[in-house]
Amino acid sequence: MLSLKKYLTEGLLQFTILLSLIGVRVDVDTYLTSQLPPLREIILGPSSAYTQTQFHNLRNTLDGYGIHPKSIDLDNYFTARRLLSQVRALDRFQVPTTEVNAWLVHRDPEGSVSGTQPSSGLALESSSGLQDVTGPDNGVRESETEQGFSEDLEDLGAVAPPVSGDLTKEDIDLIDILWRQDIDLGAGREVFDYSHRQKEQDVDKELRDGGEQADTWAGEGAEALARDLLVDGETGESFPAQVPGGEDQTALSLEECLRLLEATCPFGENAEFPANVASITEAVPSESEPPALQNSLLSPLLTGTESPFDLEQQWQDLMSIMEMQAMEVNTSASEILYNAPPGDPLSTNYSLAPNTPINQNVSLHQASLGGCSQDFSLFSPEVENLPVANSSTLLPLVPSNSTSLNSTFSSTNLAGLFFPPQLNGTANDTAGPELPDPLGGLLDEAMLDEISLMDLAIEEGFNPVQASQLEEEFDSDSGLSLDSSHSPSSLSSSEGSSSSSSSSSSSSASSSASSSFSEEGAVGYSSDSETLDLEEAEGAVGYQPEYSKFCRMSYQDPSQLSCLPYLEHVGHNHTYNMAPSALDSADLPPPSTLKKGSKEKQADFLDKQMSRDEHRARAMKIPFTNDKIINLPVEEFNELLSKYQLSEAQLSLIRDIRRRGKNKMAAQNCRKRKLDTILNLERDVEDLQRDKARLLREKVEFLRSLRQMKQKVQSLYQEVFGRLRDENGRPYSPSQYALQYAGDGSVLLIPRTMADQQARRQERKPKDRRK
DNA sequence: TCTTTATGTCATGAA
DNA sequence: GATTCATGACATAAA
Repeated sequence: MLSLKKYLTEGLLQFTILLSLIGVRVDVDTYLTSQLPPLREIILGPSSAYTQTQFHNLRNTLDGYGIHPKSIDLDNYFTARRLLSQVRALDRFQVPTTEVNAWLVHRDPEGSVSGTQPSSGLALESSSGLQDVTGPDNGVRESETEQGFSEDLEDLGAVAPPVSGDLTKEDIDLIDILWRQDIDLGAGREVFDYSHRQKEQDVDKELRDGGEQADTWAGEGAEALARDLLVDGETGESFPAQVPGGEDQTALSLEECLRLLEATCPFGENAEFPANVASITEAVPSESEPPALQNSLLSPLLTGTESPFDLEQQWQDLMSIMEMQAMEVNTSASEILYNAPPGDPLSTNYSLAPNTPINQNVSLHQASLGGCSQDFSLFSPEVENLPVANSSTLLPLVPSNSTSLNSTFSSTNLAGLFFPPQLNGTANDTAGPELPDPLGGLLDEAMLDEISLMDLAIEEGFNPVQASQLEEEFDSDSGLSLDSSHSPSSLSSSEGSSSSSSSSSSSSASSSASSSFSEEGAVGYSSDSETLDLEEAEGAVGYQPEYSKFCRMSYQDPSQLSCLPYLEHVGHNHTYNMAPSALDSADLPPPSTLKKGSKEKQADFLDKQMSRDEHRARAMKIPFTNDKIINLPVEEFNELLSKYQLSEAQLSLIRDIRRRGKNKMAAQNCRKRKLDTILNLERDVEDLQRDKARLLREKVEFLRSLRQMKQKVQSLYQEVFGRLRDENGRPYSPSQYALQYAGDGSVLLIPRTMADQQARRQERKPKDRRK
């Protein structure tokens, strides 16, 4: 529970920092360098995410084939690596983009760091300097690895294999893969470094413990993690056996630890590698110690937590990417992102389609945007497991989120991203080879204004739902899939309320009585004998479903709360009408209380859960439950009152309780309707906007085709007219004669004056008709 | 401490 | 006229 809370809060915090850094990525490097060390340390991990360009820079450096040569059996080494890469590639196949991106995010700083680039940002900014940097980068890296921890890193696979002059492309790709994995490994170490600096003293102790702690850690703290990772680890561990120095127990644990780091901390990267394996081993425990912390730091980024605040950043990034792509600007970033060489190890590495760079970038945002989907899939089983989940589950989780992301985020940002190009694309198409003359001549100003307004609307009023719908529209030209669940809001809209009734099973009462109330909550309430017992326990039976429906919109469905321990605390007092006895039998008290088990505590808790009216009723010794008071029909209610000898005060209280209870339900219904209305209006607006966009597109298409036809007619006209000859065999003068198309399809050659007159007549006819 | 959110309550009007 | 429902406005608790 606490870990979950931590996960959310700290994760969100980190995520926010990350996003903010993404937004200012251009200046981050200088900013960081100008910052005081502590702040820099804090930011460094997340900052790695912004340095996506650096990752590509690393790619480029690798492309230079400057991989450090080592005396290793390349064949065996590459074979093992190939298998490993294949396995990983398969994994990434299943997890199309998000996972890849997450790694990309982190790798960048790694490359810059590992490469000890003076200022990665500067190197990136200068397109020319990119390649220049690569050379030194590799050189530095080589020297570093050789001097410092080459041996240990070899065991970890962190050292690039030797490069023979005759390396095949495949080998190069493999090298790149290895290099990437090294980066991943390094990322973990860097993450550790960060934590290491934070907990220097503790780390010293751990340092002494070395591999032992790593083992214990693997066995205890992240046991599940390690187990899950073993699959990946087996592939990853096959190679160290062939690497000199490789396979003792410590090495294995290190591998596992590194893999864990890789899985858990894809992006936490710092510039410094641990000087030796021992430090790495230390690092692993340090990370393993607070698994919750890891989750809090990482999972929010992977799974995402919040979309609203990062939309702008993502939008900016996406726009920049699109600009780079569309405009083919040869900025350094664009080069890094897109100018992957033919044998780009990246694409081969991830076995991605040619459009991989785009996907990677997009997925980069997806990784940070996961929040969108997470919110929507908040109660999905995978996410439920998340808190408990070790880092190993994070990876499987990413794909699950990635799918949802594809439907949410990608639909949001990509829609907004591709929409302008879409329109522009049509315009550019006309301006392109197909139609030499610009579309501007074709489109009237109003048309252009409309289009530009659309662009602006989409850019400025960028709205995930909106954009997703737009994206749907672009995906399918129909653009009329109004019923498709394109947005979470739609899920929580009134249409979905009926299904939400089932989710109100948080309390046994609602689950049993939901049949009659599920549709409209209090409406249609009936005190069936079947539910009499339940009535005792039901409390606010009538309104519970309403509550669930209502809260469902705010993602606080009680049943889901039970599934999300970290949301337990969100629970409000919904036992307004519940009698104490009812509360006893009801399973409303959260599991935590039940676990405590002591009836006294339960009683206290129930006391606290009781509403004011319940307390009053108890104080006044009202002989029946508030639930009955509120929900019984008038006749039965009166009968009930007549059965007892009640004082005026009691009767007054009972009537007040009934009035308040009913009003409470009414208020809930009212609010629900309000929300539904708002959501429906929102959806209507979105639909209209989507229709407008579609109509605009169609208009552009029509205008373009019209212009094409006009051009064709004009060319035919000129061709025919040019072939006409008078009696003397001379061509007719275009200024004196003109061709006229007759209704029957024939073409007549008439004097220009006549043609003009007829044209005027024809122009008048429509006007007359209008009159 | 302030803001936001969710919920309860009261007053009022309509059916 | 009593009852119920709907809704705006306000209060309150929790985050």
